[in-house]
Amino acid sequence: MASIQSGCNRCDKLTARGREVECEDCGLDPICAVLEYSEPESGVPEGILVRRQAVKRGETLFRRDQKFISFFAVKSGSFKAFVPQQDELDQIVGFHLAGELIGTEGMASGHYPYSVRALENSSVCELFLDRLPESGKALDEVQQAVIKLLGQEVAFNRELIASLVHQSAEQRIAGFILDIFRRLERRKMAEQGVTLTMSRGDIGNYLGLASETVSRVFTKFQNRGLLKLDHKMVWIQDLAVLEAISKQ
Amino acid sequence: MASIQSGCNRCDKLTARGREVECEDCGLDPICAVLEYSEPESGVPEGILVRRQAVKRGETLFRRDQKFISFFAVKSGSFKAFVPQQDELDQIVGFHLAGELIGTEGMASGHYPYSVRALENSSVCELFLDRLPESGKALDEVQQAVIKLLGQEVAFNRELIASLVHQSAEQRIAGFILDIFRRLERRKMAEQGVTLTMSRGDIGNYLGLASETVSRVFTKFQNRGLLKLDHKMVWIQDLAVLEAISKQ
DNA sequence: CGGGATCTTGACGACGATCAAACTTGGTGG
DNA sequence: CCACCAAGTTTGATCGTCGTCAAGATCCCG
Repeated sequence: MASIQSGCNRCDKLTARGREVECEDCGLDPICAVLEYSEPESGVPEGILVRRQAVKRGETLFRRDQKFISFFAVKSGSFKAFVPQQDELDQIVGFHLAGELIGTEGMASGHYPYSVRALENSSVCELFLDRLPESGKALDEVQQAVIKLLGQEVAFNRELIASLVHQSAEQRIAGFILDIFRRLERRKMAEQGVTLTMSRGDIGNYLGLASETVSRVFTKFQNRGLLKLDHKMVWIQDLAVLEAISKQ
Repeated sequence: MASIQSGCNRCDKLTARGREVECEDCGLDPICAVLEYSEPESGVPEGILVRRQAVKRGETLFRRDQKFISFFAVKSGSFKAFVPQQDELDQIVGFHLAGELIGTEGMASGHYPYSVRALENSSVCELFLDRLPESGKALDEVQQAVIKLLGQEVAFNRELIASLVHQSAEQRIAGFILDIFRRLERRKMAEQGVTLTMSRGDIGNYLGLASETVSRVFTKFQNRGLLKLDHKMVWIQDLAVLEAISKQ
């Protein structure tokens, strides 16, 4: 639909290795469509939507409690969202993959509720909400979209709570792998295998497990022929059994 | 502000024992204010806001996947929200106390994402969104309010995930008691002690613990002089230590 | 190519689930 | 009003899962 593969004059020196998600598969696309960004020279003022900014591995996109002025879509790469803890290790609260939005939750309170850091060399599109009225487009539609997104987020988190709290390590990890796989598949970013760009420690932190446990379960799954592992690459070999495990 | 203690011609035969939350302490109050419900004979059409409906203990307010047409505020009593599981026990995803809203998450998807059942004889106010345009009031303001609420919900759930997943039984239970206490206090519904209207099993289900563990930790806390228990009543005796425990 | 971070695998122990039994509570009907 | 029964609560004993500590292997980045 709204393809921008040409006509983008930014970020030519993008060093990201990862494939880019197609605009039509991107979570920001509905809003881009409203803004009529399919036309390279639409009447929309400059600076509302900044496309394809490079973010290097380890770089911070924004920090918790920073003022919310924009939200992002992942064009390529991946990110982790985390709540910095004072005395402890950071608590990871989510991962953002290609095509997914980042930071919309900040719209509600006016501040980002978590920090976000790139897991690999990545790129993002950024939408500045404060300048949206200038576009002459309806803020109402964006609001509707945000309500929908927040609703989905709430639903997802409730599922997550429901499952995390009651599930064993194997169930959590099976569910995690399937979740990542499906999210990438949905954006047409999954070949046969997918790359888990986050560390075992990150996965464990997110799922409430020790990194050793993550490692152990990974090898156990591989030994049972459920998946094939090569460092950060994963190939699912028995989807049905993995689903059965994750659903307890 | 918008007090309705008189002029309400409904539910005189309300059997709820519980004290009612004051309108000024109710989560629906901002919306009631917009609707100018403070005036007994405002121009607002009948049937948009239905006040103080009795809900008997064990009665279901709405079921998961039912079409969203309205949301509720708890006027008195308490409710549990749960996702019915096919083969297993239901998964409890939250509790709703006096003054709190129920069902706003359904606004996003158009369907309630969970079922809600009364834990005791209770009463609710119900706001029908489909008839709101008739009121001539701005749907926009309600939308803003909903975005804010959903944002808070997301933030709360993320905190919950962050904590639940890594915390021990004692930490979870200390946090749970403090959460309930503060929520009731905020609505001016906490005397010295509060009533935990849900069963030990419900608490355990919600926190991902066996009911026996909940029971054990309760007695342990009592023996340490952190709180006093009398069946479902709880008096907090050492807030500081409970906080210290919950914060790990 | 080197060194620090990450990953894997093993041994051990603690926390909490499960099973089991006694006791209490609250709701129902005689 | 009391007896009864089902549901909920408490407490004990046992066992499995997973966190912790530790050592070695491997990888990745500069």
